[in-house]
Parts: sequence; structure tokens; C-alpha cells
Amino acid sequence: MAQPNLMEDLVNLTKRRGFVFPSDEIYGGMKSNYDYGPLGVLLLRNVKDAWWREMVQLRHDVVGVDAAVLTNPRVFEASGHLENFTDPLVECRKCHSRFREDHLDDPSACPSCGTKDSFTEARNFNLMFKTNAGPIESDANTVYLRPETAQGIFVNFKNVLETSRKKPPFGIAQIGKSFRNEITTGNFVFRTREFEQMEMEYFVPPAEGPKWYEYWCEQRMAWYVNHGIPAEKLRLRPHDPDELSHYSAGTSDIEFDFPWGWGELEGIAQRTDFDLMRHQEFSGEKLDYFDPSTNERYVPYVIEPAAGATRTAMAFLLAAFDVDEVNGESRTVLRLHPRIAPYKVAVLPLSKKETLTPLAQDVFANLAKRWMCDYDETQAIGRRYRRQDEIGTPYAVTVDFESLEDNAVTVRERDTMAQERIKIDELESYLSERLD
RNA sequence: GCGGACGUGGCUCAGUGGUAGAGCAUCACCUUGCCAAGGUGAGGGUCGCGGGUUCGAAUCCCGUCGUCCGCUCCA
Repeated sequence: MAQPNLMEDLVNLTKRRGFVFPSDEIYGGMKSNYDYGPLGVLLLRNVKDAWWREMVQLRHDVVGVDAAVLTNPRVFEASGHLENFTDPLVECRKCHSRFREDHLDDPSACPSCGTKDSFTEARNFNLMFKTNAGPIESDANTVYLRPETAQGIFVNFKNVLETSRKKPPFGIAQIGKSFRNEITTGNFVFRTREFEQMEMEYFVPPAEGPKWYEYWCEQRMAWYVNHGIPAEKLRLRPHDPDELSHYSAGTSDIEFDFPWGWGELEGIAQRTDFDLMRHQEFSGEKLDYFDPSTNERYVPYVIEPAAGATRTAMAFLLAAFDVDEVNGESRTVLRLHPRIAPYKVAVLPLSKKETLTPLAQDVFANLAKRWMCDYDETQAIGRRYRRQDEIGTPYAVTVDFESLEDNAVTVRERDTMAQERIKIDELESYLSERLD
């Protein structure tokens, strides 16, 4: 059904039910910083786990790393981030519009006031956070918070190649926080200065670059669809040549139809051999691969699917948010894919009567070994179903007075509200068929 | 950073100079017992924060922090 205030409704839900809180709220908050509450941490972890499962666990050609956030400045000299990861900004003195200096030739970039000759001096603004390692602040111990996780993969290329017995085509995956001192943040958790990335660098023989680029574009689009985002809410948008990053020979964005317009969830970039060559040059270490089958040595080309975990979590929430009518009452339901839903199962004793508690807790204890489960015995059963609908729990298991006799429970499904009587012995296999 | 709108209990909002309110939510007890919003009771707000004007400020003024929209940017 139509959701004119989707964004508002979702933000309220995430606050009310404990998905996302503004950071440091009791001190007035901090701009565009968010903390993840009891449900949000589960959601976010599930997004990352689903990605890792697809990109690492189910593949024999990809391994993972977890590199440090604090990074030697030399890494970013080599990567080009110190030089290029900046925005030279000018401001119109009259209307205070701001422009990138290098975009001033574009006629569409003229200030709305019509003035073209009253700009401030260009100020270079590097998007990397800088700090100091050790007690003394000096240029000698400057370190940077990584603006992307990718460099932690490139600098470990040789280590992984030598220890993992992988050879191109193969990939190195990493999930972790990155930091960018963005000029403008906003749209809830969409653009924040601290965010979490899920990146994979896939190293291939140079000639195979285009082939693998297409392969990963398809794979990644399918991942979102398979995890519950309708295909019509997604698109793959190739970058124009002039919007390419300094390292890219071709990039496509996977974009989601956010309430405010299309926004990027993931970029799939052909980084060519740019990064490895530069690190080779700056570090003096050889970062190539010797192919014994051809007796050739080459620096691999890289295809990089780089996704934002936090904004992807938000896209899943937006796509899942639904309100429908049941018996004249409205029901808010998050139709999240079971793999993404914070809780997989809610165990609900029909009554709070002590007679049901031991069995219900027993059922909970068994299911909790395998899945994240909730347990709720307060108030009417219908109300409890609604509460679980609202946070996306795909299955509710109800223990009733019959259960004491027939050793069976009612399993209620979130989307259809259908119910089925299942023997407690068979509960785990019944659920695992639907959840795993 | 600039322009515009805004900021009252967990959520949605009323209150516009005279000692803080409602609905929902939460908790307890009762009732019911398979699709929420029956009963009784309770907890919870120095009205974002800091100054100022005033006998008196949620209400007026200034500053600040934060949110949303636009410019901008990108995972």
C-alpha cells in the first residue's frame, strides 16, 4: 500500500523499537552519528553475515582479512587518497552556493544568483580523518583513519598470496568501519562520517578484467534481490567517465530507490592494477603474481564490489516496511528476509500461567542454540504477534495448554499469518528448512 | 559551511508570558486466551542546551547543539 511518510514512519519505528539511536543523545547528540540498539545490532550483523556467507563462506576462491583502521600515511600517498581524496571548494560571495572548483566550467553549475565572478579562494578539503599515534602531536607520527577498507587488502596482498595458496582469479574480502570527513552528511544513516563497509578485491589476469567486472555486477545485483529487495527498487547505473574515482577505469553503482531518490548501496569498480602498481612503487615490494603455467609474471587487475553495510541495512528496512489491514485494524510488518531479520523465532506461551512456563522455556532454550530467539509472555497473544510482526520476526512458536498433552506447538508465519501444528520433536528441522 | 523549516515524557502531538497535558507505548495486578489497543493502578518530562528580558518563560530575544529539505558528495 502507499506509504507517503515511509521515511518518517521507519525512523520512528527504529527509534521506538530499538534499532537505531542518535549517538550521545543525552548530551544533545552528535551530528550524523548513530548507535545501533538491541535490534539494530542484530540486523546489521545479519546483513554483514549474509554478505560474508555469500562472498567468502560459499566460495573457494575468496578469503577474508581484518586490517587495522589506523593507517600509515605512506599507504595513502601511494593510494592517491592524500592527493586526490579532496574537494577543492569555492563559495559564491553573493548567494553562498558552493561548488567544486573543477566543476566551475560546467554551465549548470552557475550560482542561482547569476553571478559568475565573485568566488572565494578555493579551499582544499581532505576527506580523511587525521590523528596522532603516541603522546606527541607532530607530523612524524601522523596516522589516518582509513577512508575505505580496500587499502588494508592491497597492502596485505602479498601476505595472503603467500599464506593462502590462492591464485588469480581470487578475492580478499573485508568488513569493517571506514571514516570520511564528509562536508555534508544526512538522510538518516545513509551518509555518516563513520560507516561500515563490505568490500572485496578480486584479483584477475589483466585480460580478464572486463569479464569479471560483468560477472560481479550480476552477482551483486542478485544478492540484493535474493535477500528481499524487489528488483524494481534496484538499478545498476554505470558511471559517466567524468565521475570516475581517481583509481577507476569503469564503475557501476547498484542503487536503491530510497524515499528521496536513487541512492548508492554498492559500487563495483574496475581498479585495474592501479593500487598494486602504486604500492609496488612506493613500498619497493614486488606485488605481482608468477603464473607457472605460462611462466609469466603480472600485476593482477582488480574488480572491487564495495558495499555500504549501514545503508544496506536501511535499504532492507525500507523495502521490508509494510502496513496492511487485518479486520479493520492496521498491522505494521517488516517483511524482512529470514536471514536479515533480527530474531528468527519468537517463543510465546499462550498464557502466563505457571503450567506453561517450564515447557515454553524449554522450547526457547533448544531453539536459542541455533537461532536468535525472543521470548515474550506478557499480554494477549494477538498483541504479541503484532509486536513480532513489527520487528520482522518470521516465525512465532506458541506453547498452549494442549502442548502439555500432545507435545506439539503452533507455528505462526509472519507474512501469511498461517498457523501449523508441529510436534516439538520436529520443530527444529521444520524451522531449519525455512530459515537456513 | 550557506539558505529554509523545526526541536514539549519512548512515539505522535496539544499548550504561545502565570506553578507541565493527552493519546499510544511501558510496568504491576485482574480479565481474556491464537491474531493488539478490556478493567484498576503506577512510573516517566528542570519543555534540546546555555545565556538574556520579565515580578514570573515551554511560551519573547540572543547564542549553541541537533533533525529534515536544498546546494554538495558517495559505501
